[in-house]
Amino acid sequence: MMTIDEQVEYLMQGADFGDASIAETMALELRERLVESAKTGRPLRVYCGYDPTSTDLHLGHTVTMRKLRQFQELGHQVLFVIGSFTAMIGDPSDKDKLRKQLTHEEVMKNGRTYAEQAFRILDPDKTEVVYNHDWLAKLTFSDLIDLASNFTVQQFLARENFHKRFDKSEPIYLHEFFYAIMQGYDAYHLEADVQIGGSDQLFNIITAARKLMAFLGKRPNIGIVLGILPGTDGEVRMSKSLGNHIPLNTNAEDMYGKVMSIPDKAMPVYARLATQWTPEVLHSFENGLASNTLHPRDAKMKLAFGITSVFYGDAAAGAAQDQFVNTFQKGNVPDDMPEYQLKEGDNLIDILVSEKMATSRGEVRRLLEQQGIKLDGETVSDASVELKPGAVLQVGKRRFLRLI
RNA sequence: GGACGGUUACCCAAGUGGACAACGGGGGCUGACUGUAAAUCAGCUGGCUGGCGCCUUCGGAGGUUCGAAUCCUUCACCGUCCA
Repeated sequence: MMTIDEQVEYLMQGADFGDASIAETMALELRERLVESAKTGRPLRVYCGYDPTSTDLHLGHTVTMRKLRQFQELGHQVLFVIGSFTAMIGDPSDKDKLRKQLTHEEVMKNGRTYAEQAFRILDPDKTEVVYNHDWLAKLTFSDLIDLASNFTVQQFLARENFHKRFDKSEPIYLHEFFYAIMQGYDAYHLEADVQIGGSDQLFNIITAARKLMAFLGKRPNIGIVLGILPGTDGEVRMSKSLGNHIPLNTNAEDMYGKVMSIPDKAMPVYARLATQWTPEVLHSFENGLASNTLHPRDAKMKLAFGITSVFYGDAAAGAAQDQFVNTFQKGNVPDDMPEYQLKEGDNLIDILVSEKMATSRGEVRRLLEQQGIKLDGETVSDASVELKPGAVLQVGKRRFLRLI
């Protein structure tokens, strides 16, 4: 059992408020409430909302889920909120553009997928899945006026993303302001003790929610604002539309490999936000990197293993690791690869295109020029090479095809 | 309702009659090197073709012109300002 202070450290791991005094206040309040909970035996209610804007979850979505899981490990209750109402407005937080609004059907469908995938991480016994249209849809216009009267336009315009759009004379729709109010109302309605979110949620959680809860006569919730997980490019936030995401619906080999492809400099963030490591493990990892006693390659392998095992278990993660070492470190041919049944008159170009090893015949020609195609380990320079059953075709470093 | 601006390849973005398959950046791909699919460096990045070359693409449709991403008409969508 962790001490209260250890719990606070564990739960605040990966938090990023962008402001030391907020961080301190939140840690202090969290500590108080943990003490209280230990005394009374009442588990804390931990809220995190998800706007179901797509069906494919990726590693970036799981950062907050992992935090929720940590609370569960310490015995607390998770409120997994599907933003069935808020998603229809579209959260302006992480965009500097207006987001498209979804229909109720789309939202409900996506929401179910979210919850399903979330249970790969969360403990179902300590999780309540709720939909926020259940309460938000019932608010009246005068309720909204009351709630809105707590905020000034200036407060909203002080937010960087609104501020930028204002300066550039880009439109800021009135309803975009409601988003923060709705999220705050969620926290009030759910009587949340703690609210988790990404750093783009700082305003919604720390300002809007706390203010509204106080106004409505509730104790303001504690915000834990987590850093943003960058994508495989190591620069910008992970996002499917940017193509730098690591999807959850894949396989262990792919996930392991994708983590290996992140830049070295992104390793600490990934360790903090994407693993289930305890503070001690995390510290030794970070110290190892900083002091050069941990080899960057080994560090990344550790990281890839740690992340993959969360979703696929240790066994599959281990197998993925073996395969990676075999293929990329030793340069061997992997055991498992797609196969192709040779036919009379087949030629290299046709096969590569039809098997999707290349997108066009022109690309195959380019690959040939760039010495990117190998047959049984020998670089191929001529498209008319003889192909025999049993041979292995290789495109680049990672695409293989066995001819049978 | 009025005035003005925009829509270019996967993304951002330049190009305002010919040298444009279209500058540049990002991403992606390939190679070299390495410590890994990191970093760095180099090349490639619409399709077809062995190659000369041909075909399709700059929001849609029409037109002017020997020739259009570029000019005109019209439609659609996005935006700003005035009311």
